[in-house]
Amino acid sequence: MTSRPNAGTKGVPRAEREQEIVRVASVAFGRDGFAATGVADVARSAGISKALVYSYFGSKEGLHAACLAEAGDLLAVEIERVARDGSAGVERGVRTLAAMFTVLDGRRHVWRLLRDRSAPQDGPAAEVAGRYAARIETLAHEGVLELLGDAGITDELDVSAMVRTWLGIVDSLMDWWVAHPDQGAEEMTRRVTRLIGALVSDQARRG
Amino acid sequence: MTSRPNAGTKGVPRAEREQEIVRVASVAFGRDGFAATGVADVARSAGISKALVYSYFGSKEGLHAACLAEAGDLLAVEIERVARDGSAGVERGVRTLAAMFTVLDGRRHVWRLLRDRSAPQDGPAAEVAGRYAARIETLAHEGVLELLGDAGITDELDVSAMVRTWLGIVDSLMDWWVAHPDQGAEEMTRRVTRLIGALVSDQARRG
DNA sequence: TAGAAATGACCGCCGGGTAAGTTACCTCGT
DNA sequence: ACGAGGTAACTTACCCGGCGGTCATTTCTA
Repeated sequence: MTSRPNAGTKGVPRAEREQEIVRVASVAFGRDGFAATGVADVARSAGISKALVYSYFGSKEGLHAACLAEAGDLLAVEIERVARDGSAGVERGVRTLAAMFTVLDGRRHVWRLLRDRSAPQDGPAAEVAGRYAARIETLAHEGVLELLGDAGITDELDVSAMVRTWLGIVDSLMDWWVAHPDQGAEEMTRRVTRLIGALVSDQARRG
Repeated sequence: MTSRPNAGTKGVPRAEREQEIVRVASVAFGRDGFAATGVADVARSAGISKALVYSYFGSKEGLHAACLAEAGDLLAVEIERVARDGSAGVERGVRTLAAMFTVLDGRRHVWRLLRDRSAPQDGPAAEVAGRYAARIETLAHEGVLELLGDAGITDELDVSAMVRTWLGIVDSLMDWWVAHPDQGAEEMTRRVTRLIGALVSDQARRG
């Protein structure tokens, strides 16, 4: 190492440290929400000083934005992949969930980041969050549109309510998954399939 | 009026004022969450001073508990009524939603109170919240148990995940409803029925 | 030793909570 | 009938702790 720009570190390169901070912060933001998460706590959990966090990310919102960007990329890329595989209706929903379970295994809290109600509604971080949330919501919208269209429903309020409900279902399953760390990704997918089957059979029986 | 105990008021009896404060606070807590809601804001919205709120409710948590008690009663009573009417499975779910739409029309934010993630997890208010949440969750559990049991599923993790999902669905629909004030209660019930029908027909078509 | 990296100590603000003061109403003695 | 005094309701002005954010100083590497 002759002329590295990040001289002065205690052996840990800056990029790694940033990653570590983002990892720790994502857990905290995801678990407690933006408002209830303190920068000092994040710093302590990451084993560094609060001032260093500010030196890296500029502000709490900056840190939040970094977490969102990582989370958003992770999810959007994966969901877009599923969107391209030609499945539709409920099947597409299950596949999307399966993909999410797989990609989020080991970082289950991440989903919550993009749907945090305590996060500020404006500012640069909100813009980042909004971009990713919109991207994901667009895909949900697309899937719901197809599902409902095939059932003869085109009312856009119906579509909008169903999109919201779908996102809520994903929320719930993620929450449950976070609360049950021993459950693996494939296990979750099978569970979801099973539960949907029960719903349908109930309707078929009692219709 | 000869010997009223609440002498000295400016014409408005205390009970009414408390009700008004709880009403205003419920809106704020429901919309912004416990953490993001300031007592001063609530007081201003209610047209009184912050100190009076403390004189009535003792603390922010006390105020919160009062809101929770009202909301919890309202909902638990109604959901228990539906639980006794003999319906089961998806049908029971829809009837529960219909009852909720009806009873919450005009106070739609109330549902969120009992499921506020930013509320403190311990303390007296949390106990009140926990009691009502447990009561409602018990009913959800009961309904899900029946639904899944009829479909041959008895695994308690499946049940637990389904309960969570059901509550999440209710959450989402309430959120959507709050965002669409022009939609009436019966309209919502029809919408939900329609959407479930679409789900089932999709499964029937694609299997 | 130069200079970047990292920190501990600090500031200002905001929000929960309190105490002292003010207003309104009731009571009772004259 | 009426006003002085007492009491409860209510408000204003303040305290205090915690958190976002900053900076002078120290520590470490090249």
